[in-house]
Amino acid sequence: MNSSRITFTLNELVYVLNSAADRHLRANFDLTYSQFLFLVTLMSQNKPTPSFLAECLGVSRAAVSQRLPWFQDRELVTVSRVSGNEKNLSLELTRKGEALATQSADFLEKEFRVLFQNTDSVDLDDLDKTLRRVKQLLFRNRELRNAA
Amino acid sequence: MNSSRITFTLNELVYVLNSAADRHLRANFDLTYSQFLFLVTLMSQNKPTPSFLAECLGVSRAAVSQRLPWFQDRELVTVSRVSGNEKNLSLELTRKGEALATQSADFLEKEFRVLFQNTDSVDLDDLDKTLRRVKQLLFRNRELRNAA
DNA sequence: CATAGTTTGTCAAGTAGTTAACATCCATGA
DNA sequence: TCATGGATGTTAACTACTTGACAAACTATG
Repeated sequence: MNSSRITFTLNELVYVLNSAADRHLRANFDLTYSQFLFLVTLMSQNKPTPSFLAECLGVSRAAVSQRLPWFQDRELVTVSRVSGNEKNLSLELTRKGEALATQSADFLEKEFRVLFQNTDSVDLDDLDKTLRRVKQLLFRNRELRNAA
Repeated sequence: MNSSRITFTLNELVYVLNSAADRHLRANFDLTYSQFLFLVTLMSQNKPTPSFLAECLGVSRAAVSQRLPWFQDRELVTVSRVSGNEKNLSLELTRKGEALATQSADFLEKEFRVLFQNTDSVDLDDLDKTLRRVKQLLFRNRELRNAA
């Protein structure tokens, strides 16, 4: 078969899903999808440095540095120095930020459950497993390991 | 299961694949992945208007309009008016543009075949079919139909 | 201890997209 | 026929990223 066809299919599917997530988040939480990812990723870590968060998000340190003021202005994230360490910053969700991250994640989860409820003919657990398998297999490849 | 997990898996897989494609294209053809998509999409249509090409690429008309000079400067694409139609422009690959699109697509196809050659334990045809099925099913949903 | 190297965070400049506004061209129907 | 409405292509201003350069702060080694 045409082996690049599957990459197009994947891209299309991801586009549809991310667009849906973005619309839900904008409509209900005044949040873009990428702002949502920022908050959720930050929540999943324990007071990360900007540098580490950048790595988790797959963007540059500069990108995180530039976006921080937006979250600080809205009192969603606090930036602090750890005493005895003049070099690294420490990022943390505020109570408000944590509430927003949790609520929006729960909401999205519920929406996707509805979205997927009619896909009876497809075993989604199975599909997830297969996709992870493919990712793992591709990852064995030295070229790809360097990318991520 | 956590139904949003699959969306993360999909995003990660797409990121890995697109990064690999981008690196191959830059290294071998001085082309970014999105420039490649521009050329390949243009090639797959018969002298489309910028507006139609934008729709195919899933970007705005403004984006296509802004990028056209880059391709014209490199003599990869010609922009012309159809006589008797003062409104629409007509886009076409030059001979050089067509050669580049064809060669880079063939190259990428070959590389992905190598990449996928060790995924014996996964039936990629089957996976592609399943992904298309999921996309179809989600598409039934009125909300998503409006997005794409 | 000094110093050479590494990591971090930020800034500046560049790229690729967006939306909104606009002029222009074409089609359509009163 | 002509006025109006819709689609097209361009521009301007904005957003979110990139890379490269940099200073400051740590780390490790002679």
